[in-house]
Amino acid sequence: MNLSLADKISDSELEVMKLLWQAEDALPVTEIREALQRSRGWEATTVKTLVSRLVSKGVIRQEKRKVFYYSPLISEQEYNAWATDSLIRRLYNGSAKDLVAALVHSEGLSAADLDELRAMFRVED
Amino acid sequence: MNLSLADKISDSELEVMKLLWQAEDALPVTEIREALQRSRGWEATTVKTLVSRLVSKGVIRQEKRKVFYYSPLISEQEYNAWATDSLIRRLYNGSAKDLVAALVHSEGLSAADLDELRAMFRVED
DNA sequence: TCGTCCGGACTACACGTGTAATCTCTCCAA
DNA sequence: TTGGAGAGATTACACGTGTAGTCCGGACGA
Repeated sequence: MNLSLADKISDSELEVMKLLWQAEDALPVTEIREALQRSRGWEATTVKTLVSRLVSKGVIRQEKRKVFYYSPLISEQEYNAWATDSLIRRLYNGSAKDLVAALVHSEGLSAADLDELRAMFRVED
Repeated sequence: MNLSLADKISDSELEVMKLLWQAEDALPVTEIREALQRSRGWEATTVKTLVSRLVSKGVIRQEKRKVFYYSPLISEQEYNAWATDSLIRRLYNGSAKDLVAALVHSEGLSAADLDELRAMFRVED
């Protein structure tokens, strides 16, 4: 929804977002850096660059305490919905149904998944 | 599946692919150019660049007649499946079910869509 | 035959992205 | 008090992408 979403989040930047989304509170860059250094092997400055770019894009907020703390301005659900919709427009002519149909006809879904989805469809109206 | 898919197809390149996918036969660059000039306002050389890049990426084939003719080396279904799977890995932790669940809980699907999907689920196994 | 137009190859150039180094300033510990 | 460590800003640099211009050689019409 947010217009700021026009500024896409890149793959590397998304790693930062995921961290912030799963944190309940704002995080100092130190924590972001440590996590991504462990999980991705990124240098401190690399992480700083990603964080700065996210701030420029307006998708995270910088809060001054002793040191800067960062928190998301868009939720994971919002972003996922937007990105999924982009894919649907790009590849499936805007038809979400076509996407689901393609999934059902591929190996993407296990029998258990199908069961759960059937249950979901029964519940939703 | 194809390893060549590691080379992603960009947005502009996808326009070319869509043309080739819907053509039954190989197309000369002239036709590709005319279509995209109309639909997108692209210059002839822009179209040529896109076509060349797709050839380098190994996703379309160049066939020499009087003039070069181009045809896809991967199908739309293959590409869509790959791209969709990438999204699922990137955003939904690899769970196609989660994607469908997100769609069902959003406004992405109309009541009619839901009906059709229910029918699909009943038929599939 | 000669100029023109077109196909094809090569070149261009700015912007985003992945990945980082360096510089500067401040604060803390010795 | 002074030197080092870490935070933040600035700069770097190669590669992909969007979008195109230029150059060359051959075919075709006047």
